[in-house]
Amino acid sequence: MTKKLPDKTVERLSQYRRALLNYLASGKHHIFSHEIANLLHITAVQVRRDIMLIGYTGTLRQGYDVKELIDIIGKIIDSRDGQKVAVVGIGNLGRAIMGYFSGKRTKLNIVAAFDTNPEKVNKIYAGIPCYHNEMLKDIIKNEGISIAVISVPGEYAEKVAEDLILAGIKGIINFSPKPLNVPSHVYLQEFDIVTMLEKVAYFVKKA
Amino acid sequence: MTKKLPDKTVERLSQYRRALLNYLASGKHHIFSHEIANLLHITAVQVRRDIMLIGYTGTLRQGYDVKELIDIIGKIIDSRDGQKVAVVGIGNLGRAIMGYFSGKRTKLNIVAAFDTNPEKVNKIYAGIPCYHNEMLKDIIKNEGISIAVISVPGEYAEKVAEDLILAGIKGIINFSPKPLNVPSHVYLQEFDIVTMLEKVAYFVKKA
DNA sequence: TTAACACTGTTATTTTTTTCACAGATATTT
DNA sequence: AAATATCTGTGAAAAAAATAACAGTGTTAA
Ligand SMILES: NC(=O)c1ccc[n+]([C@@H]2O[C@H](COP(=O)([O-])OP(=O)(O)OC[C@H]3O[C@@H](n4cnc5c(N)ncnc54)[C@H](O)[C@@H]3O)[C@@H](O)[C@H]2O)c1
Ligand SMILES: NC(=O)c1ccc[n+]([C@@H]2O[C@H](COP(=O)([O-])OP(=O)(O)OC[C@H]3O[C@@H](n4cnc5c(N)ncnc54)[C@H](O)[C@@H]3O)[C@@H](O)[C@H]2O)c1
Repeated sequence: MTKKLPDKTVERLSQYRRALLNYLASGKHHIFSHEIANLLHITAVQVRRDIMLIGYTGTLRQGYDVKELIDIIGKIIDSRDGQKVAVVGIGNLGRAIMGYFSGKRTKLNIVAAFDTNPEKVNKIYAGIPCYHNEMLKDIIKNEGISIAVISVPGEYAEKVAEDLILAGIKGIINFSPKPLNVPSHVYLQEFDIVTMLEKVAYFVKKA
Repeated sequence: MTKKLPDKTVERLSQYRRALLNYLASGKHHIFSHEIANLLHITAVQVRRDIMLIGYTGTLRQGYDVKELIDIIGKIIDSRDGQKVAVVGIGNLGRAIMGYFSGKRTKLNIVAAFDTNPEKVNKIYAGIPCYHNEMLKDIIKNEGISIAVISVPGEYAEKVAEDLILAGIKGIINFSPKPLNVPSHVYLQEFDIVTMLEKVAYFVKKA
C-alpha cells in the first residue's frame, strides 16, 4: 500500500475506525457503506471510494466485515510497531489530552510528558510520567518518540519546538497560539479553537 | 459581501486576523502578501486570492494596511453584534478552552458555562459563571446564545446536544468522542485529537 | 528617461476532492 | 424463473481548491 492516499482519506479512515470500534461494541459484525456514512454525516459513495482506495472489498449482501475493515485500516494508518508521543506543557489542555488518550488502546502511545513547573515534574498524569524540560532531548532520543504535542503558553512554544526538533522529533501538533516555523522534514499541524469557532460563527450567521 | 466564500477561505481569514493582530503588536503597519504567507506556511498567491475574494485591495509599494485588513476581515466573518457562546462540561478541556478565550477580545463571547457537578456549579471560571444544566434552556434562550461547545464525557453528549438544539442553538462544536446527529439547520463541527494525531502519524511514517 | 525591480490583482490552468451514474452481483418476492 | 430490490465498485463528470502565469503599476536606479 505504498501509493499515497489523499489527505482527506487518511483523516476519514481514522474516523471510520473510531466509529467502527464503537459499532462493534454494540455487537454487530457487518455494516453497509451508507451506515458508516450516517455515522459520520458524509455520503455512502465517499465511504465506498475511500474503502476502495485502501483495497478492501465488502460483500454484496452484507456490506463490510467490521473487524476486517478495522484491521485493514490499522494496516494502513498505523506504524507496525506503533509510534510514541510526548506532550509538552501539562496544563488544563495537556491534561485533557492525556486523559482522553488514557482509555484508548491505539498504536499511538503517549509515553512522556514534560513541564517546567516543579510542582508538576516527577508526578504521574493519567499514568504517564512528567519530566522536567531539561530531560526532553535525552528522553525523546532514548525512547524514540517521534511525535509531540505542544500545549505550553505561546511565549514558550517556539523554544520548545526548537528543542523538539533538535531532539529529532518528526511530527508536531501545536495548540499554542504562536505559529511555528519548522524545517520541511518535520510535519506540522496547528490547531486553534478560535479559528474553528469563528468558522462555525460565520456559517451560523449566514443561515 | 453576500456571495459565499469558500470554506477554506473563511478558515484562513480567521488565521490571517490572528497573525495580523500579532504583527500589529510588533509595531508594523504594512505587510506584504508573502509575509502573511510565511507566517502561516502557505503561499503568497493563496493570500492574495483570499484577500481578493473579500474585496480588499492593497497598495502597490507597501502591500496591505494591517489595520484596515483586520477590520475588513472582521466585517466579513464577525456578526455585527457578536455572537454568544456557551461551554457545556467544565472539565480539563472545558476549562482550557475558557482560559484560552479569556484573554482574547473577539466578537465571540463565551457568556455561560454549564455542568452537572454540584462542586462546579455556581462558581466562576475564567470570569464566566457556571450554571447547572437545568438552567441550560432558559439561559441560552434569554441570553440569545447561538453557539455551544460540548466537552462532556461521551455518554452524555447526545443528551446535551438535544437540549441545546431544543433551546435553539445554531452551531455546535463537539469535542466528545460520540458523533452527534443534528438537524440540518444546526451547523456541526466535530474535532478529535486522535484523528489529528493519527493523520500526523501517517505522514510522519511515510517520510 | 529608460530599464530593472518588486509588488498586487486576476485570468487561466492544474490538481485534488467529491459526486454522479450505472454495471454487476445476489438475495427476495411474485 | 422472472422481476424486483439492494448492495458494492468504479469510470466519468463536476465541483472545489490551489497554483501558475502574467499584465499592470508605482519605485528606484542608472
Ligand atoms: N489551540 C487551542 O484550541 C487551544 C485551546 C486552549 C488552550 N490553548 C493554548 O494551549 C496552551 C496551554 O493551555 P492551558 O490552558 O493548558 O494553559 P495552562 O496555563 O493551564 O498550562 C500551561 C502549562 O505549560 C507549562 N509550561 C510553561 N512553560 C513551559 C515550558 N517552557 N516547557 C514546558 N511546559 C511549560 C506550565 O507549567 C503549565 O503547566 C496555551 O498556549 C493556550 O493558549 C490552545
Ligand atoms: N476531541 C478531543 O480532542 C478531546 C480531547 C480531550 C478530551 N475530549 C473529550 O472531551 C470531554 C471532556 O474531557 P475532559 O478531559 O474535560 O473530561 P473531564 O472528566 O475532566 O470533564 C468532564 C466534565 O463534564 C461534566 N459533565 C458530566 N456530565 C455532564 C452533563 N450531562 N452536562 C454537563 N456537564 C457534564 C463533568 O462534571 C466534568 O466537569 C470528554 O468526552 C473527552 O473524551 C476530547
